[in-house]
Amino acid sequence: MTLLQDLEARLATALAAVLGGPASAAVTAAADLRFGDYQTNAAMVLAKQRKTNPRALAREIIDQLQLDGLATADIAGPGFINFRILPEAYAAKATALLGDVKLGVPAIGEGKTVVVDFSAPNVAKPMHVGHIRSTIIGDSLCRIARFLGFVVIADNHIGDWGTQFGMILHGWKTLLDAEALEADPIPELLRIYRDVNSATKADPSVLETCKNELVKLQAGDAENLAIWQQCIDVSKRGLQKIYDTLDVKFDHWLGESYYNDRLADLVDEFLTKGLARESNGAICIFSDGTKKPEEDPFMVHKEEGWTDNPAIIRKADGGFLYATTDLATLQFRIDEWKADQIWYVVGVPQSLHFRQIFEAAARWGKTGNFQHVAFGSILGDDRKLMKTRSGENVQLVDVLTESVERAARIIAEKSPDLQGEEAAMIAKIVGIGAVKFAELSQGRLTDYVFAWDRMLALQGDTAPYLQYSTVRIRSIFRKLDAPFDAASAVITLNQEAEIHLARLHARFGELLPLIIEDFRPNLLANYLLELARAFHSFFEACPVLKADGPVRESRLALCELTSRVLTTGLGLLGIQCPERM
RNA sequence: GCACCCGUAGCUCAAUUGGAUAGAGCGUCUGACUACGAAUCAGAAGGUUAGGGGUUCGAGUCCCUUCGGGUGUACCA
Repeated sequence: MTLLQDLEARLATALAAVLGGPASAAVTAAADLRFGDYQTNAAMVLAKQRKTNPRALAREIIDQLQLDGLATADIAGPGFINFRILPEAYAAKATALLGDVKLGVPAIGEGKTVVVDFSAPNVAKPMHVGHIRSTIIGDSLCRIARFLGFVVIADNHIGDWGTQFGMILHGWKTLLDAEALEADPIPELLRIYRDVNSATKADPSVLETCKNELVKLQAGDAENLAIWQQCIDVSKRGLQKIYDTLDVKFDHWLGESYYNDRLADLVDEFLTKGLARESNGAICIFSDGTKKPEEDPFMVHKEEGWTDNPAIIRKADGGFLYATTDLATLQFRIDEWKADQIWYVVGVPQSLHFRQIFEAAARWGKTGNFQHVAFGSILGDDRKLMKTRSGENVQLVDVLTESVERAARIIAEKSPDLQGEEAAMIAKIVGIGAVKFAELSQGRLTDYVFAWDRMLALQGDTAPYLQYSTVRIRSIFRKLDAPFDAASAVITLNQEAEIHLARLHARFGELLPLIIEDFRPNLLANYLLELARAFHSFFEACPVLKADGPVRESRLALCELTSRVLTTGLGLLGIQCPERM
């Protein structure tokens, strides 16, 4: 049980006594330490309902509170009840956490299966910086959900069946440089894609040719299928290299093509069940009229007024669309994988699409907790969304390479004793960590303009700062004569810096469930910065190796626990910690 | 037109979803390495939370409105 849960349980008991019936109220971590460690506004909320004096009610609640050995409580301001955790309680908590591999994190996901749909690049095109958010946020959410006990299925729903293959097939047949493809396939695929794309603009008949190639592919033409398969294979190998660099893993790579042979039946089912109907030759899902137009994803306001905004599941030419594959995918995940939840880590611009998909799924009888985990856009220097087609975008590989190189330069400057393989490995851990942390420490909905320096910073509120904290701790343990036995250590707290460390340790388990509620890994990032700052302050104020007896043992144990929380927390963000740096 | 996201220190961003005197980093300024690692620490300056109304004990957060940026809106994904 976390301290917060403990307080809530005791508060509920006190409330029941005061109100004469079952009642509960939320306790939150205090925003400011001057007001204690935790607070509740239960008295103010209840006083409003009962039209009584909030401070008097708070007094009654406190008189009923049994906080023996845990905390003290007092009234402040308009009727807050502030809790101050006793140092002995923090010490006991920290000591207990030393023996807990989960570090106090509750298994709130036990028995639930969640599919996380993230990254999902289009094949035959390199990933540019705009693709980084889904990949990194999605991976982190997978790790956090697993740590909370969820069964997590990480699925890379790659775009391997889109209209871009019309152009690529045409380019493959007319423009392909076999040697270039052999040497480095992805840039060559991108080159032919771009060349054909610009050719279609100059000459509309090229576009027709491309469409025909696509139709042949979708009809099962052997030659086109073989080319398509080759594209997929080289693309996947290229993508895998980036995922290896990023330390991102998927359980499945079920792309759009996987669902191809289910689409016709799906459309038929929607037609026979009356969920969709024909309109202008296309098969569409329309509004069912149960919502106000401004809240209805199938309605849109144009100059002439409110009008239909259907989700098209089959084009007039018989082709299938994004919405069709997404519905087939959702069905598969619910029926085959028994998913209770599906989290789609996809940018804000697609929010309308997901509102339509979720609504259509509900009418179809596919129930589950579906979440569009939307994130803001990465903008180019012109403050416009980065587009794949324009081609001037910074590629993801280049960002990662540059970050590792910058880290290597800093290592050479600050730790010249590190050499060769070891230095290169550390540069990779630090450089990649910096990029990931830059992304994860930000609120996911904010847009930002891509800038090298913000993404690759190595000082201040960055991953290297956190990694450096763990390195300093490990350095201490290397200096010990005998291995430190954390399992039998007892933590006692005297200095304010020690108490603050233990306070933050206790919060780790309270924080993680909060993160998954709203999909905000940045809360974890901020927490880790706070913990590292607290550690550095402690480290300046409290000698460890120079202390004696129980104080030394306690401080070593605090170091050990801090190291574990930092390493675990960074691990949940997908960031590793080096032994030295 | 309508819908969605956003606007917070010079810059880049937070703020546990309605809590108390809005916090970090970068940059600027003062200090601290013969020291358990200075990729660090201790401290200072920096704010009408885009503007204006409203709701209530209490608003960066909710409602209305104006301005500014981004995105979406029938056969791309």
